[in-house]
Amino acid sequence: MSKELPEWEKAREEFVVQWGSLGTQWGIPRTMAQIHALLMTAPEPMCTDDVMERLEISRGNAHTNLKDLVGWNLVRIITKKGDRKEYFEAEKDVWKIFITISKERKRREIEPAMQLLRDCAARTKEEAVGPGRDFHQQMKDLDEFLSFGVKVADTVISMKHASALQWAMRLLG
Amino acid sequence: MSKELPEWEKAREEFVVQWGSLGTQWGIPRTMAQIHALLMTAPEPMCTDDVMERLEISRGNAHTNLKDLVGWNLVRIITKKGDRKEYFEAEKDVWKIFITISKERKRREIEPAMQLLRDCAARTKEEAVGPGRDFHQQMKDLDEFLSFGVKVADTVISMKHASALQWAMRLLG
DNA sequence: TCACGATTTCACTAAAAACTGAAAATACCG
DNA sequence: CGGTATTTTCAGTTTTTAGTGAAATCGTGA
Repeated sequence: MSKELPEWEKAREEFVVQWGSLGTQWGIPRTMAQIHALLMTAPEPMCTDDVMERLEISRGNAHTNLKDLVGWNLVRIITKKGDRKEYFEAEKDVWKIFITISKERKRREIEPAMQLLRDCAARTKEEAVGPGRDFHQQMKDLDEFLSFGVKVADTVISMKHASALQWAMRLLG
Repeated sequence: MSKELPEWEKAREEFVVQWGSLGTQWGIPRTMAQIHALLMTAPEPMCTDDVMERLEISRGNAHTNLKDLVGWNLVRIITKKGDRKEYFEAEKDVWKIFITISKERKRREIEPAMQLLRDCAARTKEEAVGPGRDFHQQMKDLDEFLSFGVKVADTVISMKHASALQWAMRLLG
């Protein structure tokens, strides 16, 4: 006895599976990407058991990845009164998702890199000639570029969707 | 008998190692990130054996990752006359590195995702009500956002560094 | 406080990814 | 051609990461 899914649920199934394998290509755990896809397209918040059943994964796996998504601020926990289970709901607004991911990546990926570049630049600031000087300069160039990129990103992040759109249209126009 | 490295080479060593482990955090193979760091800070082009020796890795590993970097257009092959070895040289200009990575990521990561979103949107375009309609709309929203992002990226990618800077300054100012 | 549903942890296993080393293929030179 | 330096491939191994499932912990209401 297999449940007959409506057409849109079949498309959703496809979306979840493929989003999962796309995820692995950019270094995101398959399950995490799948859960995110599932929740982004969920009409209602889902609980751990819903996710386990739908993706046929263990409780531990579902739990860990749900909590990781909460840690990325891409998913929030909902509690219903009279029910002590936790339900999970993904942010669906595309602009907000973009802002959130940008912030997190900045914090987790860019900032540590900048720290390293600064350390390496500082250690070689006395180098006045030849390869030593070039190395120092390279570290500074990379750092400056990232700093600048972060400033731009911070500006965009602080914008409302509409202002960002308007600004981008000007660039394109 | 261990070779005494100049101070800047010690900093470089640190850079290579740490860039490698940063790399793994954003889904880039450690060795690939290390080789890239090594070449970005190399005074002269290096051959496969140079890289093997410096990073203490096997020939196969060095070879594969060097060629992958060439495939990303982050590294190019240099041949010296009277020497049949291949030498490798990384792009050092930060703006060019940025452009290259943006292009490649667009091609490898964004475009496949957009394809999926379009398929899923197309399969559900008849859905007129309720969750089916919401799903369709979500796919369209994601697709539109990415399309727009790609347009912006294409514009930036086509700019010279100086114009991009000027444009960004206006945003910040 | 006890019982129970829910969450969290974690030792273990499974799967995937990265790396090795040597053999095979290729390119160049006389 | 034949010899040699170099590049490429790939089966096998190691390392890393992801996932399981059951036990431990937590939290709430009776």
